[in-house]
Amino acid sequence: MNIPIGELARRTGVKVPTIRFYEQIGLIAAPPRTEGNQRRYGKPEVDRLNFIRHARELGFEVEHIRGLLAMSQEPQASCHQADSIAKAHLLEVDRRIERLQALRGELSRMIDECGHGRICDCRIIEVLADHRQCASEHAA
Amino acid sequence: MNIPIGELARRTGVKVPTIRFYEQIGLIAAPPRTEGNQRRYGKPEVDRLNFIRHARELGFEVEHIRGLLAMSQEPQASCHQADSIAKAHLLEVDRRIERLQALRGELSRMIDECGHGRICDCRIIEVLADHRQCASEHAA
DNA sequence: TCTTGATCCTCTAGTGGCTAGAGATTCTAG
DNA sequence: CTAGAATCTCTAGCCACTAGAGGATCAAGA
Repeated sequence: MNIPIGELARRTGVKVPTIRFYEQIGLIAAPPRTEGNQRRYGKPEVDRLNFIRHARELGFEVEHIRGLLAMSQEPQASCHQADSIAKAHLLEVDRRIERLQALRGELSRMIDECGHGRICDCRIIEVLADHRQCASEHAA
Repeated sequence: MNIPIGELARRTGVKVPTIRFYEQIGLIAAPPRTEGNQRRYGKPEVDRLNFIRHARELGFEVEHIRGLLAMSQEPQASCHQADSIAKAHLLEVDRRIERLQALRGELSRMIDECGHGRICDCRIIEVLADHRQCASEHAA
C-alpha cells in the first residue's frame, strides 16, 4: 500500500499523466497526499485502473466505463437498473464483436489473396480501392 | 466530371468538411477551382476517396493509408509492405475480439444471475481488472 | 546532515481525426 | 433577376490522451 503514482502506472500499464487526467475528469477519486503533496494509492486503485485500461482497450468510451464502474460498485442497487444497463452493454458488445468479425474476415481474405508479388495484383490495394467491383470487372 | 464537393461527398460517403480536411492534411490533392473559387473534382478523386473511406472503416490510421496509397501508385513495387500493414492490423483485431468475448461472457453471466435477484457478486471488474487471475483464484 | 538524482507536482499546449458554426460568396433553376 | 441551396474560409470544439516546462519532494548513500 501507499503506492506512489509511478508505481501505480507500472502495475497497471496506465501512464502517469493519464492517471492524473483520469483523476481530473473524475474517473478515479483523488487519493490522499503526502505532506509534500504527492499522491499515494492503495490496492483498490490498482484494480480500478486495470479495469479502466482493459475497458479502454476494448474501445469503450469513458462515459460508458463510468457506468460500468458505478454498476459494479453498488451491489445492493436496484437489480432492475443494473440489469438494463448490463443488457444495453451486452447489446453494444455484441454489435462490436459482430463488426470486428466482419472486419476480420475481410482483412484476412485480403491478406490471403495477396499473391506476395507486385502491387498490381495485390488484393489488399484492390479491395480497398473499390468494394463493389472487386469481384467482377476491372478493365473498363 | 467537374464534380462539386457536395456531389463528391454523396458519391463517396465522406462528409464535405472531412474532404476539405483531407485536402488540408495532404491526403488528397488540392483540386482545380472554378472562377468563383469552388473545388471541382474528377473521377480519380472519387476512387481515391473511396479507397480512403474504406480503409478508415477497416480501422487503418491515416498514416497507414498514406502508405497504402503511395504503394498503390507504384504498381511494379512489391506488396510486401501492404501485406505487413494489413497483418499487423489483423492481429490487433483478433486481440480485440478475444477480449470482447471474455467481457461478453461476464456480462451475460451477470444478467443471468440478476434474474435470480443478486448482483452482489458482480465480477465485471475482476474480469476486466486482471486478465491473468480470473480463471484461477478469487478468494483471497 | 547533506547531496544527488529519480520521481513527483501543476500548468499549458499539442495530437489525431474529425465536426460544428459563423459569416460571406457563388452557383443554378425558375 | 432572384431566391435559396451549396460553397467558401476561418475559428473553435470534441475526446482521450501525451508532451514538455519549470519547479518541489523523496529516498538512499557519503
